[in-house]
Amino acid sequence: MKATSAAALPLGFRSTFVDGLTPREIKTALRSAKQERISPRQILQQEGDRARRLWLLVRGRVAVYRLAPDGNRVFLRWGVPGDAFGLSTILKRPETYVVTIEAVQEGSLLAWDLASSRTLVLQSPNLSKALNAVLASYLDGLINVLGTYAFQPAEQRLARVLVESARQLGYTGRECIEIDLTNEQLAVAARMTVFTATRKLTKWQAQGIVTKHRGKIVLPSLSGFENATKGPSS
Amino acid sequence: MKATSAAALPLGFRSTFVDGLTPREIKTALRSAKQERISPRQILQQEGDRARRLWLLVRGRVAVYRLAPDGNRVFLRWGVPGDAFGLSTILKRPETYVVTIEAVQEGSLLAWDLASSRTLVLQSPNLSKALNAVLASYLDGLINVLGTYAFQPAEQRLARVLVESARQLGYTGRECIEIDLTNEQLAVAARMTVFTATRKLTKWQAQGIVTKHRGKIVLPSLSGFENATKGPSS
DNA sequence: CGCTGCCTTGAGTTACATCAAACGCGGTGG
DNA sequence: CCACCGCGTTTGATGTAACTCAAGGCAGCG
Repeated sequence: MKATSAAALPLGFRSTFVDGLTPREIKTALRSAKQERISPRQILQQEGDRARRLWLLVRGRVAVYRLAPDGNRVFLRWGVPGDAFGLSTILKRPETYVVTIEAVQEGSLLAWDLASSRTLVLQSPNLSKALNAVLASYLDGLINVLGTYAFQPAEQRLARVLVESARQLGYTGRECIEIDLTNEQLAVAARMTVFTATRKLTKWQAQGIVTKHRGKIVLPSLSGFENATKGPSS
Repeated sequence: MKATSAAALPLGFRSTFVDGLTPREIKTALRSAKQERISPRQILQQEGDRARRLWLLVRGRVAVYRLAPDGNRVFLRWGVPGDAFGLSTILKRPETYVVTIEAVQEGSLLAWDLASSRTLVLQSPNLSKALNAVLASYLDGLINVLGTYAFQPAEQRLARVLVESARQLGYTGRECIEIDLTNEQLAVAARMTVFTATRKLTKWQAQGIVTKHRGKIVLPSLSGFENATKGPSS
């Protein structure tokens, strides 16, 4: 829980939320933010809890999910640097968190407590619009997820998850993308058992469109992978 | 396409969107709105099309869905009086509709064209916040839907759809709720085939917790139904 | 009184989950 | 350098929920 007041954003930091504000507003906002380190498995917010703070992921990766009534975790999406969370603090209606967020990598975040975030809203007229943009993009993402998960068979879902994950979390060059995800993480995201995920991945490796490693998947060619999986059901 | 300028809202009209505005703002807004009748099967907006107008459902019922790549329709939710649509017109980013909406009952709506809706945004500072609230509630609803559809078996999904539909579309008294939906509509909403839906409904009727009619379902007791379906998996 | 949709029923099929068991990579410590 | 251990992964056997398809029932309407 190392917290500093001298907050600054890394160079080249991209964020739908921050981009909706003027440089002046950003400066003001940063002044009242607290920086904090996060570690894997750390729960950053729990659904149902009273919303305590607004925060922005600066570095690392988090998993956003919702707890089903049966205790199961319904994966919603990955959170990457630039994503804002705890937006409920700004809205009047639900003053409780609506999703649970857990860190999956080392990283850091910028946080505003309830008072600061309220002040922020008053000082920044654009914030409301920035919030709209973020909400809209979340909504769009969710609709897509729903569309994918609703009717698509497991194979398509997994393929989709891989592509999305590659876009968000992949690294190293434009082609030949590596993604640090275990089979189990993929399975959770694609809503299937590890076994099914393994079988599909094994098949794809045999086809030569992916390479498997322990806790890591490599796509030699993203476009090649998409073509191979989207088109034929073989 | 009968359109009048003398727009007014029915007495006791409830709407998350409108409620976020001041009476003065509402008055101004109504002045620039056009009223229009809608009929079943009429497509009110099509995803991908350039967003032409902002509108508010006044009377009737609409279905909100998204078209899957394979042409399948992924049902998202029902739209009831008070719901606002075409919100993309207000946001900068996606100026195209993100969902397809089709009328399923006779009704009417209030519409603002692009110019009017832009003017509206300038005149009503609260509109942006009202929009926040609407987006947030849509988001919450979607997350719930995803949670339900993700892991729950068909029976639970259908039960859920019935309860939600009863809340939104049901009529006649507090207990003994009637819902005008065909088996097929239920099946689409619960993401299953008509056959499966029929079987579950038949079973429930045998248990005495629902009564089936042609194009209509009757729940003698909503609470009774919920208890019978949520608890035991029998 | 027949027609048109909606609804029902059953038999066959399939994709996926479940479970049990074992493999092998990559650390750690001897 | 090797023995060990744990976790991520793999494989196969088995079960089952739900889809598909074919066929027939039945309500309401002209």
